[in-house]
Amino acid sequence: MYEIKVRDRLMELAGNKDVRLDTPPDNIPGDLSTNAAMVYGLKPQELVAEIEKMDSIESAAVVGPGFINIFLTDETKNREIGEIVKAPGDYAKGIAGGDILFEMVSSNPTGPLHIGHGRGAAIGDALARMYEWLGYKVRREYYVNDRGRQMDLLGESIFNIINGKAAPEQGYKGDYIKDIAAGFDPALNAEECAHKASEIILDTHFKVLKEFRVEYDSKFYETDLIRAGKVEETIDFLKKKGLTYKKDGALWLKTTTYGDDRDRVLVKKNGEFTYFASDCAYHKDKAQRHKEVINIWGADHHGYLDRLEAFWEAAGFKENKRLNDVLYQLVNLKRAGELISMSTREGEFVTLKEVIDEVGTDAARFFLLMRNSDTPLDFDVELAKEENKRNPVYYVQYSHARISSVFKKAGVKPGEVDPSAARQLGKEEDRLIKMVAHFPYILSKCVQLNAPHLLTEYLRDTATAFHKYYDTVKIVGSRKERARLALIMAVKSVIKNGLELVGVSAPDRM
RNA sequence: ACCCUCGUAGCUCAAUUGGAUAGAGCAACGGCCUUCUAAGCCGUAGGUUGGGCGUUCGAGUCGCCCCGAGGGUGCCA
Repeated sequence: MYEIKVRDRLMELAGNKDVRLDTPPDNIPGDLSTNAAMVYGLKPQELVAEIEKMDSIESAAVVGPGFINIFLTDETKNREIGEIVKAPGDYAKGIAGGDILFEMVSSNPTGPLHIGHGRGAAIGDALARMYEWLGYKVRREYYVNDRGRQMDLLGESIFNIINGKAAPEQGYKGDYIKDIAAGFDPALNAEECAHKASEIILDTHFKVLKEFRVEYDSKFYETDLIRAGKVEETIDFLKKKGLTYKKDGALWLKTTTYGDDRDRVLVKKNGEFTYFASDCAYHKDKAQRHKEVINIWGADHHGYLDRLEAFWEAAGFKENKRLNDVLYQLVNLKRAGELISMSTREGEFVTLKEVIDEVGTDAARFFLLMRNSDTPLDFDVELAKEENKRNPVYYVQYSHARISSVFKKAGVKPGEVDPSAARQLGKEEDRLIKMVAHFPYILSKCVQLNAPHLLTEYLRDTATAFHKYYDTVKIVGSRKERARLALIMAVKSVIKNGLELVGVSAPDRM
């Protein structure tokens, strides 16, 4: 993990500030580069002298307006490959640590999950996997809003069906509602209908999510929070801090003091808690259980974040706890060149289940992670099903299968590769070696920016680097066969690890 | 009306968060299989980064003003 070591040393030299380690452009020689001297006003020559003291480094030089380009020794690069081969499943594991609660999806138990929820699940779960890999303790939690107006409507909708009445004005009318109602005892009242139906819908959500390879550690019910008196407790807590006031018969929280554009109601004038009130209680509970909280939200919730973050600060959690809200833009489904919008307003959904059934979990997860979360995503269903290089999932998986195939041809089991053979690697391998060795840095960037798409991007680039190498160099039967097998073993494991982190399988044959 | 997120090649997107000559894939055109999987590789072409002004050694990235797209502005969740 020479990149991480060099970066950490640079951070020390810069006075424990965040330092970026770059790869120089193709036309400029060097293995690594940094702009640390320019950014922090350090003397480049002094920095160069310090860098050159490191064992792993051959030389360093100041270039252009003050970039420092770094050359690694061949031994450093080759040793990295040898180390990966020694323990392929451990590469970059445990290099950080912490304790994080992830909340993701948390869709109301009133209707099916659609493809947008899939994006949230894919982002949250991939990040959770990465944090775990790096050594964090992670909990995945689903918050269940089993109370309030939407639940009432669900209950009424079902109650009306089993009693032969028309659905309420704003009620739920989908076929799934009729299917659920069909099994219900007509003696149930609306509240019982809501409860039973929501449990059925929630079970279905977890079944679909499991098929999507997202497994939760816990469910957290809003009604439990209320029953345990946590909402009152939180409101009292805020009252005592002098952060609330009465107006128009309701109780308000002064969120504007902390950056919100208007104050928010905690208790309605009819005495009921708002959704926001229980969410405050929920987040207080989260803060008590974990050091760090990451929430994954659809873009349609972004107007809500200011008030939640205002609460977080008002309650005093901001000082020693971290709240991170990751927002993702909506998903459009593309079929035969036509875009189908998934916005809630259109009311026209394609369910997550349908997409999984059509393209498979591998393609669905990879596609939903290919884009930066703050740009809308066009999900091309037909492309996801194609079996050629146009389809990025196949392209990456194919590189893994191809490597397995080379091992078969060589008559060597991947586990039997000699790590020390990597010492023979040379110039032809340089690019691919550096690509492989970039994996820990990419992971650390993904979690630093909560941006899992950097990993799918990296996997595509690594696959490309391998395919190019494969095409120019003969492995089996060459003089450097043993060394090259070590290298492609390292490539194989990085691709496998990376795919595992995004939740996609790495087949040995295709 | 206000707030948020965006606008990069014909299309879908990157660009290591202010760095070096803005990169990939698809689509178009031309090449490469008696050789480890051609589900692959190589080459050609394609750009005033929506427009303008600014900030500085340096701007796709930061600030302000326009234009355009999407989302949000409940005592709903």
